[in-house]
Amino acid sequence: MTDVRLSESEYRLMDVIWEKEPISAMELAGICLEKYDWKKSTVYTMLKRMGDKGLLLFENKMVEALVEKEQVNKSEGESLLHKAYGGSLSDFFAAFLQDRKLTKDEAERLRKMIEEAME
Amino acid sequence: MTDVRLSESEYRLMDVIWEKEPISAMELAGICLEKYDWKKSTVYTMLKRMGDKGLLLFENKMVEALVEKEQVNKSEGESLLHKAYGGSLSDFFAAFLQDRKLTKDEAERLRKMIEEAME
DNA sequence: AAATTTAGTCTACATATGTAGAATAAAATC
DNA sequence: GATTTTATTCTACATATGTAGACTAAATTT
Repeated sequence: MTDVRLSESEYRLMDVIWEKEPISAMELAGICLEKYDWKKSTVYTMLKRMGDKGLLLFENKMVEALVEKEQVNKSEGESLLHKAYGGSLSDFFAAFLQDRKLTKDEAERLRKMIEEAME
Repeated sequence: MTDVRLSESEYRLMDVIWEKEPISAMELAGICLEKYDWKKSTVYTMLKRMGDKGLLLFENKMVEALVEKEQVNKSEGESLLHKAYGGSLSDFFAAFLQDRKLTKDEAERLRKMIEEAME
């Protein structure tokens, strides 16, 4: 499953699933009621639709994800990187570092990552 | 105008506008026909809707943006950063540096940016 | 000013998303 | 096995998005 894009609500639902899976549909509905104030039939409708799309498996009362959170995040990130910054990672990063302060630790961590990403 | 989110098509249209503004509606329609194969009425419909939303101004045959590209990119990026990485810039960056190689120049540029972003 | 061309609006329709009440099915309890 | 409770599906409706043909208004050319 490449290039998975979720709507806002879909992401929210998946987020609970990713955290708790395997989880029963009912428990999921309970959490969503608490967390987002979604009625149970709303959750079931979403489960149905998202199951049809192959995003998750709802079977035998249990729900589990069929797409990884990392995968979805990556898709969205890469899409933004290309669409908004022409694929230039440094332009992309620059936009985030703009008017943002880093602690020494963060800066250190980033430096290390850059080091490792160099060929 | 904070937290502007555009749909895929809206972004594409804005992208042309950002590049060419001020631009006449007709020229815009021409470019969109070329570039995206959108019929002219499609473009006009979008101009109407997006004007209503305050994303652009379509007046006296001319179109101009009312939201900055940087602003929109930033909104989308920040939203992703928070939603997907809990606001942690280094987790966020890590996800992109993962399985990606940087050239010396890019690495250098990033290093400089980090330097400057340190308090 | 009639005819033609060009620009812009209106109406329309399909699909997606967000949301949920009502109805039904399945399970648990009496 | 009848009744109550719980779980699941069905139907429904609003708004958003994607798309464009048909129509009308405005401008330009005879």
